[in-house]
Amino acid sequence: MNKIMVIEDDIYLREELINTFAKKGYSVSSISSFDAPEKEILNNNPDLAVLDINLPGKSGFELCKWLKARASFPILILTARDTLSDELYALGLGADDFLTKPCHPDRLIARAERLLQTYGKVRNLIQVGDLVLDIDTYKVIWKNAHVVLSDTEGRILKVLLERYPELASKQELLIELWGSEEYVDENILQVNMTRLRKSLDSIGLRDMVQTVRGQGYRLEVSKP
Amino acid sequence: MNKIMVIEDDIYLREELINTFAKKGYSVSSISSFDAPEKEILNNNPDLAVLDINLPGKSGFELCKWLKARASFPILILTARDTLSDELYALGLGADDFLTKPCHPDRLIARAERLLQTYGKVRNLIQVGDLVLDIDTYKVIWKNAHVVLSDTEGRILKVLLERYPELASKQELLIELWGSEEYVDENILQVNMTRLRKSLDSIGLRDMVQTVRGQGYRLEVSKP
DNA sequence: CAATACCTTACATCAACTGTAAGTGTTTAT
DNA sequence: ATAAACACTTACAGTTGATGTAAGGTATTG
Repeated sequence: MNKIMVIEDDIYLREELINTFAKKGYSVSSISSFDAPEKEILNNNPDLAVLDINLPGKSGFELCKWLKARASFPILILTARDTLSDELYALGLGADDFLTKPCHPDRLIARAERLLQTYGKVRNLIQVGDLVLDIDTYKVIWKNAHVVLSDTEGRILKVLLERYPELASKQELLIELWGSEEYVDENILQVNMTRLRKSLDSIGLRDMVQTVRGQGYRLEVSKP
Repeated sequence: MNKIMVIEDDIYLREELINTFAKKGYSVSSISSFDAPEKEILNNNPDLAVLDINLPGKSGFELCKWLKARASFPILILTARDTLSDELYALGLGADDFLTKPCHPDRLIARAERLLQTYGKVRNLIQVGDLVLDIDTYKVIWKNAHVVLSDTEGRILKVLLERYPELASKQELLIELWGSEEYVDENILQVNMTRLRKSLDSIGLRDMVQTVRGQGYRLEVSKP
C-alpha cells in the first residue's frame, strides 16, 4: 500500500492524522525531529506528504518549495491558515492541494487518494522548472515538445538534473557513467555531451547544458 | 496557450468564467448545446474542462464519469452544491478538483493552473483501469511495476487499449501494424503477441491479452 | 481424430547506440 | 602574439537489441 508522510508538529493532531490514514490501510510515517526535516522526508521517500505550514524552524512553505525542487511525490498542505493569499502562495510553490483545518477526515482521505491516483501515472519523473525527465525511458518533455534520449544521454541529463542548480563535475559524471575516472578518456564525456545537446536542441532547448571550463557542466533551466 | 472548456448553462456565469480565463491569456471555449455535450467536448479536445453539476439533460456527475473513461484532460468541478457528499462523489468519479460557487477568480485560476501543470507531465498516456501506457516510449505502468516495451509490442498494446473493451480483429492489427492484411503472414502477429505477453508477464500482468479464436485479441483489465 | 487455428523457439538481418580516434576550435597564460 | 590546455565535432567500426521468417509444437473444434 502507499506510504504517506505526515509533517505536523502538534502532537495531538499528528496522532489523529496518522490514525485517519492508518485506518484506511496506508503505511503512515511522521517526522521525529524538526531540526532537519528535509533529509528525513527524502529518505523516507513517501508517495504523498501531508504538510502543515506553521512548523518550528523552516516553515511549511519553504519545505514545500524545497521538496518540489527535488522530489516527485505530491504535497497536500493542511493548515489553519485559511486566507486566500496563503492558498495562492502554496499553490504557486507547487503544492498539489490546499486544505484548511478543521478538515473532515473523509474529505482529507478523498483528496489524498485523488493525488495518489494522479501521481501513480507520473512516477519516476524528475522535474526542474518546465523540464521533465522520465528516468525509466529518458523521455524529456518541455513545453509541448518531447524527445526520447538514448541511454547514455539520459543518464548524463539525470545527473545534471540531480545536481541542479549546482554544477556536475567531470569526475562525478565519469564515475557515475563509466564507473571510474581513472583510465577513462575524458573525450567520451565530450562526445556524449555533444549528442545530448543535439537531442535537446531538437526540441528547442538550445544552450541548456553549459560548460564550466576546467570543472564540469551545469544546467541552465528557465523557470516556469 | 492552453485550451480551457467551460461547461456551464447559466449564461451570465458562463460569460464571467470565459472572461476570467481569457484575461489570463487562455483560449476558452464553451458548450453551444446541451443536447449532446459529450461529443462537443471530446471534439474540442481541451487541456482542461471546468464543469458545472446542475446542467440541463445529463448531470455534471455523469458527464465527468463519461469523460474520465475516454479522455485524459483534467476536470475541475465548479458548482453551487457545497455538501461534502457531493465533493466526495465527484472526486470518486475521477474529478481532479472541486470548488464551490461563489469562487474567487484568483482561486479558480490558481487551481486550474495547478491542474494544467500537473497534467502537462502526463500527456500522451492511455489509461484503462489500473493500466497506463505512455505512447511515446511504450512504457507500461501497472500498480508499482513498469516495463518498457519494444516498438512493435507497444504498437500492438496501443491498438488493444484503443479498442478496449471491444476486441481488436486480426485484420485491424495487421493493417495498423504492417500496413496491409494481404501478403502478410499472420504468424508475425502471433510471434509478437507472444513477445508482448511475455513482457506483460514480467510485471505480473498474466493473461491480460486474451485470444478470441478466429477473430482477434481482447484485453482483460481489472478495474481499479 | 483430423483439420484448423494458435503458440513457441531459433536464427539471420538490420538499425541504433556506443566508444575510439583524429582533427578542429576556443580560451588562458606567458 | 603564441603555445598549451581544454573543449568540441565528425567519422568509423564493433556490439547489442529488435524484427521478420521459418519450422515445429500445442490446443481447440466438429
